[in-house]
Amino acid sequence: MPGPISPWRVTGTRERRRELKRDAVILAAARAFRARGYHHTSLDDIAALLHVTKPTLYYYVASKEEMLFECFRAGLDRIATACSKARRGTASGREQLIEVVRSYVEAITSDFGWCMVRAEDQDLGPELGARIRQLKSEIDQEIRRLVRAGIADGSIGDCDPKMVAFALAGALNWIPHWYRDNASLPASAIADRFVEVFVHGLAPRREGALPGKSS
Amino acid sequence: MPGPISPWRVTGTRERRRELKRDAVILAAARAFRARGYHHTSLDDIAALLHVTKPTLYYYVASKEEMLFECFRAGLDRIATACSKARRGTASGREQLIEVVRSYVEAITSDFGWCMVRAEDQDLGPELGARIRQLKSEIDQEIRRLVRAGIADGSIGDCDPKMVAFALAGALNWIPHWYRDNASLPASAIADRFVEVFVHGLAPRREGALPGKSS
Amino acid sequence: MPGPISPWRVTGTRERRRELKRDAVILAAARAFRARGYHHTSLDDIAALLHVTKPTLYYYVASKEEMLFECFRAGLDRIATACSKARRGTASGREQLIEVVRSYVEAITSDFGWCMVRAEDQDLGPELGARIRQLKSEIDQEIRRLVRAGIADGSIGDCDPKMVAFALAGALNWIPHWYRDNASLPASAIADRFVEVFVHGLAPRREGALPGKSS
Amino acid sequence: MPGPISPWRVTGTRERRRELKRDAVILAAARAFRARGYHHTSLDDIAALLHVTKPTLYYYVASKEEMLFECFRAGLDRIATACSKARRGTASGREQLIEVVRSYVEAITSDFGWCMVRAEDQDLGPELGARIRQLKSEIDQEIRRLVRAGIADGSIGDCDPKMVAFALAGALNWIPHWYRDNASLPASAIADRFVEVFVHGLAPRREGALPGKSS
DNA sequence: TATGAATGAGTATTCATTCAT
DNA sequence: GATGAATGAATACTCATTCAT
Repeated sequence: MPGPISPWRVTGTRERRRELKRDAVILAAARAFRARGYHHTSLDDIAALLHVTKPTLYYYVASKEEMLFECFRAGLDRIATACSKARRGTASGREQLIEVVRSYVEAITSDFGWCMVRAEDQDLGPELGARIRQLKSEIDQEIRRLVRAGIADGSIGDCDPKMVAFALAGALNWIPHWYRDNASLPASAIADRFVEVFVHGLAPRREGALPGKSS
Repeated sequence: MPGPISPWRVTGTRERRRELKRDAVILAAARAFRARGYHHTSLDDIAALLHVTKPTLYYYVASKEEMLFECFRAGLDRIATACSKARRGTASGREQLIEVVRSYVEAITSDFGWCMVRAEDQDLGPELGARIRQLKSEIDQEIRRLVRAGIADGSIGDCDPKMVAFALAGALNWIPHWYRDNASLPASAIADRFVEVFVHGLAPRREGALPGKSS
Repeated sequence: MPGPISPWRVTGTRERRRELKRDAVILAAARAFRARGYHHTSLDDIAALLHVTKPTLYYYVASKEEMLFECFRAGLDRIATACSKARRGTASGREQLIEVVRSYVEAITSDFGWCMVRAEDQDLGPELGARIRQLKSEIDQEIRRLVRAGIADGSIGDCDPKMVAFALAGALNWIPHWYRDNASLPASAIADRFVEVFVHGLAPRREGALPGKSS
Repeated sequence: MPGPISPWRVTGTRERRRELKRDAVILAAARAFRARGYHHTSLDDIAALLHVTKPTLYYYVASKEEMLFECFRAGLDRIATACSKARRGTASGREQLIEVVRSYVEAITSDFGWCMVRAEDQDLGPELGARIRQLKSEIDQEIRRLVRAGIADGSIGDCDPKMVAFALAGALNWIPHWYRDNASLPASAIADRFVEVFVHGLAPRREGALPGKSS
C-alpha cells in the first residue's frame, strides 16, 4: 500500500493524467497527515513526497483545506459505500450491520482512515465543514437505521439504537489510533473480533446459547 | 459545569490562590481547546477567557505545550483513578470492568475529556509526549487485565482481551466526539447503555437468559 | 563603500542572482548591526534596508543567527586570507607581519569589521559559536607564528609572542571602535602609523641610544 | 575577587547599608554582564546572584540601563583616576604614560573591565550614552596629551599622537577579550610586556641601546 | 524594604498562498 | 505545467517595568 506514489512522468490522455496526479496529491496528503498530523504537515512536506515543488500542488488543488476535505471524503465515501452496499442485501438487520462492520474496518485501516476520524472538521471552513458533518451524519443515521431494522426483524435485541450506533462507531473509528499497518491483525481479523464482542457481548455464553454466525 | 472560571479576585492563602489560578488556566485552556481545537486556540484566546493578559499565563505555566500536557493529564488521571479504584474491589472481573466503564464515562464527559482523546500527542515534545503515551498505555493495560481477570473467574466469556479492550476504549473515547453538555444523555445513562451493549451484545437475549444487571 | 546594496531587480543567471541577493542580505545585516548593534537590529530593519519584506530574508538565510555568523565569517575570512597571503612570501618575519597588518587594517575597516570584533559570539549557538572561535584562534596562532618566525630570523627582537600578538591584535581590532568611513585616515595611512609604532616603539630613535630618563 | 557578593543582612547606618547594597547590585550586574553579555542577562539572573527578587533591584537602581551605566562608569573611573594620578607626577611624558598603562591594565582586568570595553553604548539612551562617550573621550584626550608631552620633552619620538593613542588604547581595551582571571598572566606582568612592546617596538634593539626596564 | 503578581511592547519564525516567468 | 521568488498574516515567547501589599 505504501510504495512510490508520484505519477509525475506518466502517460494517458491529458484528462487522465491530470486526474491521476490529483489523486496522488490527495494520497500523499493523507499519508503525511497521518504521519505528522494535519497542522504539523506543511505543503512543502507533501510536495517533497511527490518530488514536486509547492506551487505545483496548487495546480491540482485549491488549498490545503481542500486537501484535507478530499481526504475526509475519500475515507467517508468508502464507509458510505460500505453502508449502502450492505443495505441492498436482503439479510437480517443484524447480518447487514455485521457486513457494514466488516467493510468499515477495511475502509478505516486504509490510508484515509486517519483523516476520517482524527482530522478535525475545525480545520475546514464553514462550507466544507458542513459538508463533512453532513456525510458523517449520514453514516451515523445509516447505522442507526440498521440497528432499528434489526430490532424490528428480531435479529437484534431491544436497545437504544442511538447509543448502540455511537458505541459501535466509536469502537470502529478508534481503530486508526492503534492500528499499525505492519504490526496489527489484518482488517478481517479485527472485524471478526469486533463482531464477536458486539453481537454476543462479554458475558459468557451458556450452553446451547445463540447459534451466532461467529466465524 | 461551565460557569465562570476566573478566580482572579479571590481570597485565601497566597499558596492556595496561586494554585487556584493555575488550575483555572488549565481549565480555561481545556475549554478553549475543546471549543476551537488546540491549533486554532491562541494564548490570547485563553487569556481573554480569564480576563487576563497573555504574559500572565506564563506566570502559571511554562508554555502552551505544558497547558496541553496538563489537560491531557487531568483527563487521564481521572480515568486512571477510576481504574485503580475499580480494581480494589472484590467483585468479579466483569463487575469491576463495568465499574470502570461507569467512571470512565463520568470522566470523559468532563471538560478534559476532549483533550484526553482528541488532542494529538504529536503536539507534545518527545519528553511530554512520552509521558502521555505511558499514561495511555497504562490505562489500556489495566483494561486488558480486567478482561483477563473476568475470563479467569468465568464472568467474561472467551475472547481476545486486546481487541476487546480496543473496542471498549474506542467506544468510550469516542464519546467526546458527540457528547454535548446540555443535549446528551447524562453520563450515568450513557454508561448504562454502553454496559448493556458490551455485556450482552446485540443479539436478542433468549428467555431466562443471563440475569444481567440491566437497569 | 556604502552605496546602494539592494540587487533586487538585477539580471544574470538564476544561480548568480540568488547568490548576489544572499550576499546583499548579509551585507545589509552587517551594516545594520554596525549601525545599531546586533540586538537592536530587527529583521524588519534589515528587510527595510533591502526594500523587501521580512519573510523574504528567510528565503536566503535560515535565521538571524546565521546572518551574524556570515558577517563574522566574511570579516574573519578577509583577515585569514591576509595572513596566509603574507606567509607565502619569502620576506623576513617582521616584513611578513607588517604585510599582515596592512591587510588587516584594510579588512577591518570594511563593512564587516564591526561584526568581526564587536559582535559577541555569545549570540551564536554552541555550534556556530565554536566555529567562530576556531577561526579567531587560527588568526591568533598565525600572528604568533609570524612573531616567532621574526625572532628566529632576527628581524624581531626578543619578546613574548603571545603578548605581542594580543597587543597587536588588540590595536587592530579596536579600529572599528573609532574608525569612521568618511572622517578617519585612509586604511593605508592607519596601517603606516601602526606599523611605525609597533616596529620602532615610542622611544625616540637616535644615533647612539636614548638619553632616557628611565627610572 | 569573586566570592559571595550579597550584603543583604549587613549592619551599619541606614545610609551605609543602602550604599553597600547598591554597590553589590552593580557588581553583580557587572559579573553577570561579563559572563553572559548584557542582552543575555535578565534582571532575574542578577537578582538570583544576590539571592533577592527582581523588584528589589529597582529599589537600588532605576533601570537595567542604569546598571550598565554604573558598570561603565565604575570601569572608566578607575582609568580616569589612573590617568590623573599619573599626570600629577613630574616624570617625563613617557614615564607618565607607562604609569598610566600599568594602572590601566590593573583596572581593566577587574570585574568592570568587560563592561567598560565590550558593553555597547548603543544600549544606553542618548542621555547616559552621551555621558559615557564623554568619559571615554576624556581618557582618550588624556592619553594623547601624555604622548604630546612626551614628544615635547623628548622622551617620545616623533609620531602621530592620535594614532598612537588609538593603538595603545586598543591593545589595552582588548585585554578583556582574552584575559581569564585564573589562567592569564597577572596584570603587572601583562603591563610589563605591553610597555616593552610599545616603548621599544618589535625591531631588535641594537647593541648598547636602551637600558630599558625589560623584566 | 521586599515581593508576588501582572503587563505592554517587542520580535523571530512559520507557512499557506500568489504570481511572473 | 511547473517553479523560483516573494509576501501577509499570525503567534508563541521574553523581559523590563510597575504596583499593591
